[in-house]
Amino acid sequence: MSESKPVANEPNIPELFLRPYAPAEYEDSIYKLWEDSGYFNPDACVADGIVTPEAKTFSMVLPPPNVTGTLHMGHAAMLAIEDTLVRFHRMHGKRTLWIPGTDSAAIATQSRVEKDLYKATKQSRHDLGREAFLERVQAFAEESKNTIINQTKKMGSSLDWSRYAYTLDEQRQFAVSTAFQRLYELGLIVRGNRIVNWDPKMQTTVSDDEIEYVEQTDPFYYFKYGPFTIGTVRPETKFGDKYVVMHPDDERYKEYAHGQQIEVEWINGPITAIIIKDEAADPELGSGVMTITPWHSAVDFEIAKRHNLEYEQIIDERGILLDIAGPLAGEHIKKARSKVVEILEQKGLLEKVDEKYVHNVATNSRGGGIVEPQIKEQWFVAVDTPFTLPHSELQSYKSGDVVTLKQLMRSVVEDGSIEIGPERFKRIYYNWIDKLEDWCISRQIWYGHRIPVWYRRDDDGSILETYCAVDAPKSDDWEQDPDTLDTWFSSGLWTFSTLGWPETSDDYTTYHPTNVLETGYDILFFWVARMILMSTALTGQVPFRHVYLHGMVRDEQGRKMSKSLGNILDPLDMIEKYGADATRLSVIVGAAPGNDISLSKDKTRGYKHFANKLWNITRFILTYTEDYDATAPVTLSAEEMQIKADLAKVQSEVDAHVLAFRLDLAADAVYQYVWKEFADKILEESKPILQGDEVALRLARQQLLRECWHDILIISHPFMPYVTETIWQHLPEAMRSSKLLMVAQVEGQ
RNA sequence: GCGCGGUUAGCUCAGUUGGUAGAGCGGUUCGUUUACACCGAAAAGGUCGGGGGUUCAAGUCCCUCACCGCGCACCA
Repeated sequence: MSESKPVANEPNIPELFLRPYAPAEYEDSIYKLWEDSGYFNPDACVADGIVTPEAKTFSMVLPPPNVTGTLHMGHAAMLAIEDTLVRFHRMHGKRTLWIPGTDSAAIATQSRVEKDLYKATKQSRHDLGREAFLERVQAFAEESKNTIINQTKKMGSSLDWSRYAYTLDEQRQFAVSTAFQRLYELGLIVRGNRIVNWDPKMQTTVSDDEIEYVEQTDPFYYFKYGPFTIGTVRPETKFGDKYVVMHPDDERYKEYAHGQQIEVEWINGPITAIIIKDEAADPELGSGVMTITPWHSAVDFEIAKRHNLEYEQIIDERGILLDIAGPLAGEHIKKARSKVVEILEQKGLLEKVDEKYVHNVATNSRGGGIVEPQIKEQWFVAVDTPFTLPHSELQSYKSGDVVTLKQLMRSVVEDGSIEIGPERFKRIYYNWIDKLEDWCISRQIWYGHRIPVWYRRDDDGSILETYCAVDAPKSDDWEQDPDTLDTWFSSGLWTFSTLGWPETSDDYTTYHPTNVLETGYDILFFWVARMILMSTALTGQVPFRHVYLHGMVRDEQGRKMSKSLGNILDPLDMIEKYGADATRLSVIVGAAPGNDISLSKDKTRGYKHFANKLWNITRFILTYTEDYDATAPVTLSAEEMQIKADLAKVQSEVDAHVLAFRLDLAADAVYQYVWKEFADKILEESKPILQGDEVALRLARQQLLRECWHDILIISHPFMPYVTETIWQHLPEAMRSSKLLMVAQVEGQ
């Protein structure tokens, strides 16, 4: 940096204000100043008398990002909103706690390491063995965690790092095992043979919520099946089909009776088919007749259960046809399809083909393959099973009441114990609960929370005894369940597992329930609902009082940001170029609650200019008030009193917006006032007075501007913490009401 | 199929209980180098998706249609 030239008549003000605001020069050291002060931790604020020990609390958990992830614009929006809320409440006299953490993201992290492993050594995790592989994943997670943590800090996030939690650290493991054991003892975690979503690629089950339907075009085949015609896109599953189903009221098939047997020619020769009358068959659809494959279809499974039918596995866990396929056994289903069609065609059983049939296929949204339903023995959380609520501080149910998890989840929102905003998400939440089925929580991956259940087996392998506890049983003839838990199981405990539960710690007593849960609407079901489930059942408290859902960050044309579109904005680039404050504002202003937000570089650049505006206003005020004499008696004019009153009004508007979670309106109100009112009008109109000869008038105006500026910095700080704090640190002592702007308290609260 | 959003200035979006439309960015003209060219001033730009209704009064409430987007379910 070249030395700045002394400017003629330039008053003696800090040199940095003579240059434009350069965020990159100050942000890291300002963050360090905050962090070193210890005031991200409310205990330190109490110890130093910034807030009283009896002050109200404001607590929030950070939705923990994946430990191996990197910061994207969605995170940036989340951090901007949450940090603004936290700083606001910290400056309003609350004992304010925002808890950081990271998530193990079991499936994602494991598959990443598996890929790396295969690339480097051509080995699979099975070649390496469970323990060695887990060590590798652990090391990878440990190594990459600092990336996301440092990037989180870049945004200015005032998180209490002394309370940092990781979903797989010892304390959280203990909480997870305890939670599992308690739910097991309440009869809410059960093991059962049910139809589940099986991902043949990742070799694990996934929950219903993790399924993503993808549109696909395939041929649709019509086959002769005895006297009937059946349609299917999946001929390769049809080997075992011996039940033919039609609606009981379908006039066309009156002559066939339920249970009647008929001989039909099929893929591997003649079989005896059985007529089933069931209302699941839609007479409007195709011929109104279908055959069923209960092992690989949830709907068919239900029909089979209703009529007590036999069912058989056709496809194995890797997508290979089993012996039932006869000559095609051992084929992968992908290749088998055309062969089955060929066989049936040669037999003259192929009636016609619609080449372009558009339908949805279920895929694993966690980057997996096409999901194949399978019947498997798995662990489930039973959402419709009544149980006795052991402990309750809830409004609608008392300790000892008999309830179901579904009822609990619904009641706390219905009775207003939890507010969900924007309002429309309440309906979406209820809708989800109504359709909710038992939650499959066991996964066949290795990285994650091991299920705390042990079995003692007979010589033939059948289970003699099952043991569920936090610690392993003493004797060594027990064998632990090999599966791990769904990531969202541990995430569901997050509001209280981060506060020391199952111990009744001070933190838990003080900060639970948390005040606000802020997150994207895309994880309302995955996470928000699961936290409500876990918290009400296990602690008898709601996890939070208010849910605030924000939208997705999109590009300037409203498209999703994706690599293939090349429209990704990297928050770290934005921070470097425009500053963290500008990045924060650009994801807050214009983002109405629950609505997606469009982002462009131009917008961010605009808010960089705003940061610079604050900078230059400071220069102006320091320049023109350098000779201000604080001891001289001052009388403000009526006009000046009005300016102060107007500012107070702006402040209360901003406060009201923040409390109503309209940060977009709050931030914009600050912007409008500072630029259009304070800079363009008040400062401009002050120039003649400040440059004039009337000493009394000048003194009054100087005092007015200094007082206003003090208040404006306080109001602006939650939105633009870096530039305001940097300015604050270079103001004369007399203009500051505390050493750190971050903990300056709003007056009159 | 069920449900939910959206459609307001060239672009991105606000508009809280109904009272004659706002911001940012962009564009136009002019000015300013003594806080800031990361500046200021001025003006331009909208029959608030179409149609109907309620009302003294509708962007706002009701009905209806169209288009865009999303969620859930179904998918023989």
